[in-house]
Amino acid sequence: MLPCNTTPMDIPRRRGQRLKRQLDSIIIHFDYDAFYASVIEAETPSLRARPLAVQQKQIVVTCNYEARRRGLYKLQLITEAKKTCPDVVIVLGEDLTRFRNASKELYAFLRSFSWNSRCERLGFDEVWMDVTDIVDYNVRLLNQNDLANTFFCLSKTDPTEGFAFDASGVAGHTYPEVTSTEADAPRDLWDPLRLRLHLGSHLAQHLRQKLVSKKGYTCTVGVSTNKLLCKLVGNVHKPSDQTTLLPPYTSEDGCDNVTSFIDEHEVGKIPGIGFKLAQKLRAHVLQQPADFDSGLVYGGTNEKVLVRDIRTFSDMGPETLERILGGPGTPHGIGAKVWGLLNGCDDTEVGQARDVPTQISIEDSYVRLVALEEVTKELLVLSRSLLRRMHADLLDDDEDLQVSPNDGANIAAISEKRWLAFPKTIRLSTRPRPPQNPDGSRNRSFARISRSAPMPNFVFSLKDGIEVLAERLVKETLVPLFRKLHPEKSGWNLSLVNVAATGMVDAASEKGGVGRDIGKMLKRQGDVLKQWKVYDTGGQDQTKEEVDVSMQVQDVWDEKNLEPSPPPPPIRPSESRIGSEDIPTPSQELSFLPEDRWESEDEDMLDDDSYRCEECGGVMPIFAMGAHARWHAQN
DNA sequence: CTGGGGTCCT
DNA sequence: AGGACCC
Repeated sequence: MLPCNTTPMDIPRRRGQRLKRQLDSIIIHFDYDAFYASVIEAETPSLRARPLAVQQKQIVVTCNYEARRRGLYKLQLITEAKKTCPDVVIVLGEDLTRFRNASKELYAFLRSFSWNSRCERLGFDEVWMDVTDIVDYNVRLLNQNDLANTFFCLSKTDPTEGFAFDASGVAGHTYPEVTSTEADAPRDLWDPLRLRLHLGSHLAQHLRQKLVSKKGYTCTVGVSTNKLLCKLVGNVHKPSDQTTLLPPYTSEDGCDNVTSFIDEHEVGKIPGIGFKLAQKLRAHVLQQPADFDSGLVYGGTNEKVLVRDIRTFSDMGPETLERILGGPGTPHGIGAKVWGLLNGCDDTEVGQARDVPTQISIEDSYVRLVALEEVTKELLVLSRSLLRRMHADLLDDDEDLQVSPNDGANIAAISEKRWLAFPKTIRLSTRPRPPQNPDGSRNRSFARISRSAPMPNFVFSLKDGIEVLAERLVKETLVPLFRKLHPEKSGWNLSLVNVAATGMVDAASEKGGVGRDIGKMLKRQGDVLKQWKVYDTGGQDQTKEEVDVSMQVQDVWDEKNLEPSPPPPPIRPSESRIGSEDIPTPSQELSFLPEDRWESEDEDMLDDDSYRCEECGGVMPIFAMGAHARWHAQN
């Protein structure tokens, strides 16, 4: 990392609270413009010239900028949108598949430019990228005496990959705006932070151009030193543009650009300060409960509560905020966290890119859902979608060259699908419609209730069709969960049902992972002995080291005081370490429930804590059976 | 009659 | 299991 000018300077402090702005990182925030509408337009380019709205149930979830020009906006009621703009083109967008696919593709595209894989998605249409390493690498390369003619290198290995740019200036807009008189004034180009922000802005512009030319999508971008600031500053120039937050970032007296920028925001606009926190903060500075409708009464006028109003309020600081905002159920350190946000400080890292989500959920909302028969039908619809999603998002298909068993000379490309991750839990949630009040009105509530169960292993079968698996899932798991959730025989009236696969456990601990290697070796070689070799990625250099996995498995068993047993057929080592929660439940009709233990000659080899798989005869502790069953399911 | 998703914390 | 936050 480049030596920085920081000595990170202190932000003005209250009673000894030191707040530091982390200035060592350069972060870019991408926000695709009117994303759902852009996906539709990419499919049907003729719609680009028309006002276009995407509908889910009764609302416009998003609309393109042509529609916004004509007065439409996000989360508007459909009826109102049609009134305002009668010739609006409305497209139904309740099925998110196309949006999810487009989001994945764009995310993968942006990731391909990253060196450190620190790319984090938020929702379908936002991505942060930590480009500190790329920027610092290029700062080291550039000639400080000829900044105007600089080459931005995009590859550590190929010095010709990149683009020419002028490092003495920013690409795109800035905050604050640079006026024409200031533009000629001497700027401190030796300020490392300024120079790094310049480079970040040019990289951002390059990526935006690539996104347009290669993928056909425009986006709005912010460039700064932390996730909070780059996300906020991007909003300054909205569709299809970019803004960089310029230094100085620190000062003794609040005259820095960070403070002046963030101070003008309404408190609820700060990411991380949601409805509840914003209401508490407003109530504190207004000295009265904040108006629910956010049209806040402030000194008799209709004014908003700004970050500045809170930040400069008497006795304000992390402890005061902790008192105002803290309490049972609230996260620890909320006062310090919010104090940081109000000062433009955010030390949360841009997350490592993931290839598997932590949760997959499918839901639908209903005007009226009352009979068990209807519920069962809807559960089936949702289950099909969930299984399709699991296949789309958790299954890795690689075209694997395989020798056909019939004809050794015939080498065919066979699509070999394997689970990248297994959700351990299935969850059913509903949103009961609040009962009618005596006066006929309804309280509005969006609260959900839920029950969970272990995910049955049969859902991982790749031999059975989704249809038959979905039916079984409904019958054996979801209907029982529904009865647990709604023990009353009837009378419930649901406005929403959600089915989710949660508790994702990676099949392989790392990329190129252990579990897959084992499985492939089996497929290719059918070599029983080599099953027990595992590659343990050890050092930073990624060199692989052979380790005898039977020793590892044995270690685990020894903890359970088991006698040594012959190795079962492949339990994928990474899974065998999942732990004791990975236990099948009685409802799953597994072939190795305790009663299925062998009672014959080698019974004396099995103590009460070990079980035998009927399918293959393998002996294992109960905690290994879930992984083992999934292994059978896909082989 | 505010959608259909997500994440993390308690 | 629920709540708060994000889009």
